[in-house]
Amino acid sequence: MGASKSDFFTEEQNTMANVFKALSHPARIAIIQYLLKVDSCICGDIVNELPLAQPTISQHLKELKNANIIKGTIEGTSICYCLNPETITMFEGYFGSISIQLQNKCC
Amino acid sequence: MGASKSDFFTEEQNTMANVFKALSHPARIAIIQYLLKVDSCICGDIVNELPLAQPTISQHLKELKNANIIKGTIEGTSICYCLNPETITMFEGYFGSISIQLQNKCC
DNA sequence: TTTTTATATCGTAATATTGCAATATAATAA
DNA sequence: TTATTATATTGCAATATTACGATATAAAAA
Repeated sequence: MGASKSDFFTEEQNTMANVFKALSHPARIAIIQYLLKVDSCICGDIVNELPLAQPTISQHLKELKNANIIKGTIEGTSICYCLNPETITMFEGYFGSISIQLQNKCC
Repeated sequence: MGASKSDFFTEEQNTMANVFKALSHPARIAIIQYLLKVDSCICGDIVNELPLAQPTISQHLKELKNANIIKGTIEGTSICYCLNPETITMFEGYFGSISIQLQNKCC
């Protein structure tokens, strides 16, 4: 067989796995870094910045958007993509909670 | 073509992508939850807890270990796996830093 | 309307991941 | 030594991801 048995896991487990999957590619990490670096954030800029073709970057942006990691608003001919602070806060909470739980453990 | 053009990205971008990849499967999220829930943390227990065969869980544990998300120490016949607090702290720092940088941005 | 500009979608080849049966390894028990 | 127990590795089929050329869409400019 192959591929993930998502049905056997909780919705929360699948959701978290999917959000992390959106972060599991260097191009998407690079996109996030670029969005942090610049103020205006347009897809075309990213095409010039990264060693990938336009359709590939469009696809990566779509995955980040589906995972709610970035938001895109149409600005005339182009689209302004930027990071979604809510999702970043969610990540902080996720690891913060694990950190607290770890304080009472063996390791 | 296909697969990731890792060579064109920085080492840090590839490293972060790889660590997130280790978290990008519901079984591995479930393993982390289970390690938080129990005090003793043995692979055999996880086999009984999750709907996956022993070799599959062993493989998932290996990926979490390679990504430094868990540590395993041999205890007699079994192995005691537990979360690596250093990596959890690293994640907190990663998202904390993004959060701070986002405060000065448009979104 | 036609052209230009910016981004998205389709189709598909290359590659990676997932899951498990079979088997291997390695420590302890009998 | 021969089980037994716990975990790891191998090999492979099923499925998913990645990358991009070709093409589509959609808004603004000419």
